[in-house]
Amino acid sequence: MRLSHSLIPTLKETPAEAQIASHRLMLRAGLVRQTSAGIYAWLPIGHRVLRNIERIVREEQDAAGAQECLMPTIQPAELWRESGRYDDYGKEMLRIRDRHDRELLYGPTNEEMITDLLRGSVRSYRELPQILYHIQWKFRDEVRPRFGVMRGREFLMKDAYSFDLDYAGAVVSYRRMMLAYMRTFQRLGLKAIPMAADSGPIGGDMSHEFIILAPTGESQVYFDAAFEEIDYLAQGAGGFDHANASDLERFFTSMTTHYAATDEKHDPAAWASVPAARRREGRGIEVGHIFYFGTKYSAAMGFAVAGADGKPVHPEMGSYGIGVSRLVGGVIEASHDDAGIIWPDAIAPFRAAILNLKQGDPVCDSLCEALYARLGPAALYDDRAERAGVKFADADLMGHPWQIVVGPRGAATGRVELKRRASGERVELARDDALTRIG
RNA sequence: CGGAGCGUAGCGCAGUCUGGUAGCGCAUCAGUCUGGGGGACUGGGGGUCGUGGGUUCAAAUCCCGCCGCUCCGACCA
Repeated sequence: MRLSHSLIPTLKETPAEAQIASHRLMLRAGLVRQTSAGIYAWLPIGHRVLRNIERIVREEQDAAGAQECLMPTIQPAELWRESGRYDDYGKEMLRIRDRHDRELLYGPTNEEMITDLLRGSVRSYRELPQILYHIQWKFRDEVRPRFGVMRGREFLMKDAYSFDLDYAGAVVSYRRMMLAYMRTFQRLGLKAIPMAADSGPIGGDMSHEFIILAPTGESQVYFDAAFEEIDYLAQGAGGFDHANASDLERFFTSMTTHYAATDEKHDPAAWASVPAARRREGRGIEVGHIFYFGTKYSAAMGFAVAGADGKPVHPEMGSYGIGVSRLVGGVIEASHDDAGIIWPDAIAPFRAAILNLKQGDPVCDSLCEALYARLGPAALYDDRAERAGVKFADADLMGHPWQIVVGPRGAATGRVELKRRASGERVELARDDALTRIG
């Protein structure tokens, strides 16, 4: 994209409402704009980041054997009456009436709907197990939205639902999703720690939340550094394969034996047994949550398949959520400095920015155009008639992993300066060497 | 849902107490000089002061209602 004709409204000053780093930076770097309390419009570069996170989430869900589908945002009240949650959910659920006075709601989650879909089509135990997921907007009418997209009312969530014939199968699905989550967070450049959790309004007795450390987190968390040392993406020996039951077993054991707890479940005695050098604690933000809840919905909603003996069986279910839009804020909380955002390569809106320090100078212009032609959509070309300082400041603010600085000094000999945002390291190189370096 | 506060130009704010017809910085537009970390100068444009009503010769300013937003607490992907 050419910055001169893009809707990337960066701000020098911070809007008054933003309290935390990620919110301030998302507004200042032009990623989002608030349209109502807890509801945001995603501007072009914010949207690119959202899509990049979505892509990684999708790849890992697919790799774990989950099937992508897409359910609507608007749901009929009737389904929620079947599960009994229509009344239980309370004011957080946005209730709507259509022109025929039929009761609808903007979905805060999809257990009822997915259960309804499967009960309409799945008849035999032979068709199980199955895991389905979608990435869809949700609405929860929070009393007090805050922290930008970290706690909005409308948010993008990946939610997956597993259906197994029996408990043993449900455990495998649960572990498989848990592994997919750890892989996903690692690819996003985050250290997420799984912590045993209460299952909350969804019900059930096996549940973990995934927490990343950030000073603005909602709760105090404690964990063993062992979690940070595991490479969830490793292949072969020591790695974990979704399809291998003993790998999943070994993976799950390591996830549940090392100490990890939020403050409400914190056990000082157990904590004391963790070697001091391995103790990690701080504020944590929840970026994912997984639940096993057995036959709660399949039983309440009359979903049964024929078992091997011909008798009806209610499938065992689990649900698995990742806050995709919240992760944009979460990544920024975990990766920024005084100058702005520092995007991990995997989700950066642009791999590189091309900074033309002397727009209108034929040599600089043609060198920039050549670079832009080679990099294409991976690059943001700052072709504005702005001074160098403005371009440096905006590039740092937006956090592109690489900056290619083209100024009259080097351009005469075809040389550019390449800056790595994360380290601040700069080197001067020939144009093509810079392109090679960026990869 | 309890408590507190704010709404004046795109953003950040002053002006409100003590009524007299709206101002500052940044941004923006034109021009000149500049040119490697948010530059300087000159000259412009942009606001029914959230909204409805009331008081008054006169309301951003005083009074009442409503709407929106924010912060603290309890609650949440």
